[in-house]
Amino acid sequence: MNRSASIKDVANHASVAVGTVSNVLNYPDRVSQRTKERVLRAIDELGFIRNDAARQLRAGHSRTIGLIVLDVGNPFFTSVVRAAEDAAALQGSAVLLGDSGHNASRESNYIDLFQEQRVQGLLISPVGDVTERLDLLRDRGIPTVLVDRLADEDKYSSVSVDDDAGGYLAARHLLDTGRRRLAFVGGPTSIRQVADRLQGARRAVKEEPDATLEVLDSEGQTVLAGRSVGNMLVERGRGDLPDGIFCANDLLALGVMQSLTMTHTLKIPEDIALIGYDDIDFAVSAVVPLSSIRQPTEALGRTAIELLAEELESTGPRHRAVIFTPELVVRQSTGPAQGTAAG
Amino acid sequence: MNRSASIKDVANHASVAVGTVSNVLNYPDRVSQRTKERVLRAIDELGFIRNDAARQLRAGHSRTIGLIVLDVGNPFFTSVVRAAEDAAALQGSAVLLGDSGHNASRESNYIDLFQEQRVQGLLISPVGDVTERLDLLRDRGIPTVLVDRLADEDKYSSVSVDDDAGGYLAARHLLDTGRRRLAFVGGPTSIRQVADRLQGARRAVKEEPDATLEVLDSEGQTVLAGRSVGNMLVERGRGDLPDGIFCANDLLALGVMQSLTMTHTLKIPEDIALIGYDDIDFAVSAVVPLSSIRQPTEALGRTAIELLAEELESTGPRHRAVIFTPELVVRQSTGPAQGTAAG
DNA sequence: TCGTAACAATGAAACGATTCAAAGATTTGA
DNA sequence: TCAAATCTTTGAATCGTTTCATTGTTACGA
Repeated sequence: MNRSASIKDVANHASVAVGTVSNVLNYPDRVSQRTKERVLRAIDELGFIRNDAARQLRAGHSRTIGLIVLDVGNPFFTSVVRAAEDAAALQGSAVLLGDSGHNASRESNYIDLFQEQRVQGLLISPVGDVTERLDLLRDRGIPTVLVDRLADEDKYSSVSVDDDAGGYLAARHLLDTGRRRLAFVGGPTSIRQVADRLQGARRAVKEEPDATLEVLDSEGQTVLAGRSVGNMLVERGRGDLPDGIFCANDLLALGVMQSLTMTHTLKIPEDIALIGYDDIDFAVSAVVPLSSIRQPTEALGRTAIELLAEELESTGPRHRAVIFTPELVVRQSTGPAQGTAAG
Repeated sequence: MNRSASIKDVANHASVAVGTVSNVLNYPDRVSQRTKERVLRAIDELGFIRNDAARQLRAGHSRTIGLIVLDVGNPFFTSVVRAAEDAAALQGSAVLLGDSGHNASRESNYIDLFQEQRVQGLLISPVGDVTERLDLLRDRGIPTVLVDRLADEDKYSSVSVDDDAGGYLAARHLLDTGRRRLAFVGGPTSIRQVADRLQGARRAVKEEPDATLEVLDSEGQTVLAGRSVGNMLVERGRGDLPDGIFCANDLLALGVMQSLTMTHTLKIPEDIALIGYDDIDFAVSAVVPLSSIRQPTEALGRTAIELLAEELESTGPRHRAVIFTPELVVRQSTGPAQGTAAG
């Protein structure tokens, strides 16, 4: 049993024409019950497996969708991937996953690969500037949906999350629980996500006349960076401290939390409330469970597939940009304040 | 430019035969310099992209390798995937990644998909019992290499890590730094990894006549599970505590660390040393940087691809099981002890 | 100048599915 | 019972490559 059975073998074994076998596979309604059973039995007996290459060659397109993410290790993307796979499966497609690892050349290799494979379409959260390549793809009939990046609706469809709204949500929550002296901790504001979240926070703070927002720059977005910001705060002494801290992501927040709790004098949330962003797994299991902003990753993945399906149907020049609003997750780290005056 | 250019279009455009274009692509040495240039220019001008389906159909096999992991979100697998992709790229293949998410039916779907795609071979860290399917695959000429699972060399090739050795390494390190009252924290010992690590630790402890090993069962392998074991320890009171704790993974260790540090009386590593397993990113940035056992994930990924290549060449009935030894990573959490008597 | 070897280029056949016009079988209604 | 309508089945053509036997070209020594 060296080479696997072809549709022709099945046809012979069931004593029907190859076209009939194909019909059983693709248009079962066109085939009589009796014949169908014979063919199915033959398929089973020979262990026939459809050769996707041949099908694709004839049909002109595949049943697979390419998905290129920045980092599969990032829970955000992992979750998007899961949702996309499930949504694709529902419509009978499979997802080919590529991990660019923030590396433009890996990204480019995947685009090549997917193009050779003639995927139905491409979902991508781009690293480099790939707009030219994506334009070429579209001309060749391979539509693209940008993921986690807002795109001009004249050019592409996209799904993204409103970071400004997320920032607003976080700051508003701190304000609503009575905090007035807020601080924002975030990496270089050249990162769009960071800038947007800060902007949203500013918007919220402006709504309360007696509230202030201090911006603490961090070196990167890691636990260590958070810890050094935290240490800096601790050294300031009690009088000069914020009573609510919003970190641009959960790693930073966990770092800040480590510094503050190690003092054994400052208490979270009584003295300082703390909220992060992303709602990573570790947020729940922090020493003080961390409040956070959760991004609707499942919706992102599902919607990306839906937009791609739309692109495949209508070939209009107009596309859709779907923007999701993130969600507040309240945990212990932003519990009620101790003695601060409420607004 | 609706349908993309075929090799025939290229041949016309360059005024050569289709076979020549194919040779330029696959056997450049067989073609004269002049012709090659003409063809390459034509390819460029038409934006020709090889149709992989057609190539595959004719060649009988693809240039892709299927890789199914238990959980792409797990840093262990992420790293294995990276290494496998890089190794595959070196030999001109691409990796199609599937994430089973510990779900047997997803796993099965991926096997179907990869089989329809006629992948060259399959790397898999299996969820369910897939041996029958894998046997079928092999009969059809698709070899399999098991990843992170030891397999009978008469049946499959495999790459795995010696968990017993890892357990030994961790316990030996605690002993070498002067600890004698050891504890092992680990989930249900029905999980092979947990059992093996415990076994290795036992081996090390037997080497020191005055050393003891206590086994503390945890409910699962999470931070929370670790914390509840830690709390239990804290309640015991100082006299009755171990002086070195080995956790079956880093999450557990981080949980234990949280409990111990929250007491503000027990100090790590002076009172109790703590070592985990896996060396996840968070290990470095824990309050007390966590010592751990690092698995050679890059080697796993690379070797899996190499074994697959071997399988593709020789069709002998014998396979290879490569077992790697993990590596000790020493950080602050197992620094020198305070007053415990050394052996 | 010729014969031969080495090298280049050719183009038809094949891979395994889908498609579709045409042929064959069956049902329906009168 | 027959013609028309409907339902099944057939099998050749097709997709875009690779393969390989064949033909064409060039270089070289005798």
